[in-house]
Amino acid sequence: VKRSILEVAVDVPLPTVYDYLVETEEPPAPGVRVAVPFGNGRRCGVVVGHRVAAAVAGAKLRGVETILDERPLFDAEHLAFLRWAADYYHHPLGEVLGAALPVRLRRGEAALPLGEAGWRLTAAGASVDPAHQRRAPRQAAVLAQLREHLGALGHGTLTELLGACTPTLRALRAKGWVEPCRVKDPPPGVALPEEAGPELTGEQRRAVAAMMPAVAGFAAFLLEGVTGSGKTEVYLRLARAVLVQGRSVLVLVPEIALTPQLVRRFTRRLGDCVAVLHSGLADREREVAWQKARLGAARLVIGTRSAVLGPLANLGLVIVDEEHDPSFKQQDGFRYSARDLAVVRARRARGGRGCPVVLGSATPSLESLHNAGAGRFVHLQLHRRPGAVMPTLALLDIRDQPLEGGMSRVLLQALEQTLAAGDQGLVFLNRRGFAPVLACYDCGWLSDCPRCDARQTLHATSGLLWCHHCGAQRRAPVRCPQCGAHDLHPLGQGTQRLEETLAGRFPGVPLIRIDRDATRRKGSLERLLNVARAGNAALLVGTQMLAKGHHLPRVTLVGVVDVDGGLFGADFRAAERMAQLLIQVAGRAGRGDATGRVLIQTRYPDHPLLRTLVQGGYPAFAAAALAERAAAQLPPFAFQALFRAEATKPDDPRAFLEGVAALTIELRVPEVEAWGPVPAPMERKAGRYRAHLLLQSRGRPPLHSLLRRLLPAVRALAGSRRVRWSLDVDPVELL
DNA sequence: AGCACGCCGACT
DNA sequence: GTCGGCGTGCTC
Repeated sequence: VKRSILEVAVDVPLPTVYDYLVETEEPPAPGVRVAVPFGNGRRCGVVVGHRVAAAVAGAKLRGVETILDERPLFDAEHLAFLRWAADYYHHPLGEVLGAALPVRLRRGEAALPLGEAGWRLTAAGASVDPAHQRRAPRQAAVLAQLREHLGALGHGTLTELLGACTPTLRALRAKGWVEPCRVKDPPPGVALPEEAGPELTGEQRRAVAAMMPAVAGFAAFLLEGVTGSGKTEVYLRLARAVLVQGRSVLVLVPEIALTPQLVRRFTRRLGDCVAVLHSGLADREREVAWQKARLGAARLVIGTRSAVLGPLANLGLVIVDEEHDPSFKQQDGFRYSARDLAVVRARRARGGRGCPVVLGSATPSLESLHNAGAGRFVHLQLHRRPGAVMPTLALLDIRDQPLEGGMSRVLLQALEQTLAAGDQGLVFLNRRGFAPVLACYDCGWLSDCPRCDARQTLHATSGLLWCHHCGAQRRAPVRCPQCGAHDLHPLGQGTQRLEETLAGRFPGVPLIRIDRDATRRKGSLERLLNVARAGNAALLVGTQMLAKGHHLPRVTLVGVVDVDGGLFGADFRAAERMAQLLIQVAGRAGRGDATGRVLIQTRYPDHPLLRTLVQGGYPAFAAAALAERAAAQLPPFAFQALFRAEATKPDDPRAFLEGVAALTIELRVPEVEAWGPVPAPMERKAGRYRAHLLLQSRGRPPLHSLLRRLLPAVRALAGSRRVRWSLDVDPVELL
């Protein structure tokens, strides 16, 4: 028995790893979970290293309570990657490891036994001679079968061999001759289903050919492919090639719920080795998928952002689909970018030799385009939509136009013509509910949210006023709560109101609304989409849910009710997001044999970026937007880190961030500028006041070395206990 | 984060 | 006289 000192990362928001004593023959390896005394309680931590001497005085050093795993849950490469991530995002290692583990394992529960439920002979059972069991032939048969199969069999196999035998097994168990166990999964076969993919187009072939030679090491590809150009087929070919070599594949998608067909396509084409990892899974299912990925039983993991933190045996390829999607950024706790970490993970794969990473999108982020321009990513393009023409975009100037439910005469007529031709029309508005505000015309009262600096949205079907930021609800009043007048009016448009207007204008035309309210029940999105795909002349109304990934071949006209919100957002990325959304919605149109048209209503038809987008498409927009970013010295031409603070008392966040700003000035790093503190764009949200301090630098290294020195001082700052604060490295939403 | 300790207001 | 407010300190 040997005394060893372990470094343990505990899942608490503290930047330190803690030393513990353990007395065993062989100390638990890094990556093993241990239960440790922590403060007054007991916590689950992960061994991250061994030390020669403890960093604290002997009296303080406590002993490990239980070693929870026989083998490490994180191998050395995985652990080193997560350490890198903790370091880059300046986030406590314990919490990063916690984010990487399925909940049950994070809480210190025993890992689920893997493999099929089955039965094995006990020592007593093994010494029984079946020949002496003539009075119990069924029991003898079971014992004989188990003996023949090295003492253990899956329940399914036993049933197959001997028919139903549960009572027999129960009897044997009572005698202590057999016991339940887990039978190892059959070793993962390399057998993939026969290739049944379609013939590749010339562009697809060239893209695959460009990437194929890179599978031996790190290489990053930006695969820019318009909607419907067949990016998925390219992913499938690459994945297959990597799987055949015995390596595994990680596929990241924005939201699995919105892309069930992508998941199905991977499963159908690559078979049983596919595991799906997303938040909709039950804890146990999640843990099983996680363990299968770790052990190599699942060789292709398709998952949402947290999958990038998970285990992968012998990683050979990383794919990030719709890489521009903001949902790859975790917006609380450990605020990482799954897309950025995917690139890092690929670079560090296979003991540092690396593997390729493919970032795919019809509308790449400006960050990725800039990386491509700088030669860090290889830029590949798929221009053509097999068998279809790109939709045309046009602006509709609605200044001084009479509007009916927010829609101009031109848009309504275009919809009418589309329906008359037997086609479908899609009306897009990124605002659910009936109307964004209820107003009193008599005294000017507005449906303010009591807890946020925002209006409560009117939901007419439920008769509720509902804040979309904090979830606060109340019954919509009939009379003005302030002056009592019967003069309340819904102002502005939401998808519900749009639906009502269109129903009145086009009676008898089937109308489908797709937004979060209409698809709350599980499976209802798919059902609505199936109705949309099956029908003839019909109208679809929806929010951005409708913009993502669904094939709607009968839609030939898309109307965008209001694009202006995206032009002047508080966030400098507002225009980029608006353009991405517009192009994604446009991608719904004209996928059959008919050309699609997109009509975009605006009060700013001369807005330069909007004009560029409509005339030159996304590439032209991106070039112009990048030029603006360069001129303004904004990302990707600068690097940011954002301190956020919130508190119930209005002045606390600002006071705290003043302190942080003062500390940054003391550290005298000329390359880093500090902006603020400023009130957050919505200063009051859910009853808390919020403020920001933005740090910005031309290069990453000065920013990160500043943060490294700054953070201990920030944690020690007097006001840090009065506020909830966090650091967001590479923030994407400054909200 | 969670929990203890510690010093000042309105209550069984 | 106590119960309890949240400020401050610590967690190997």
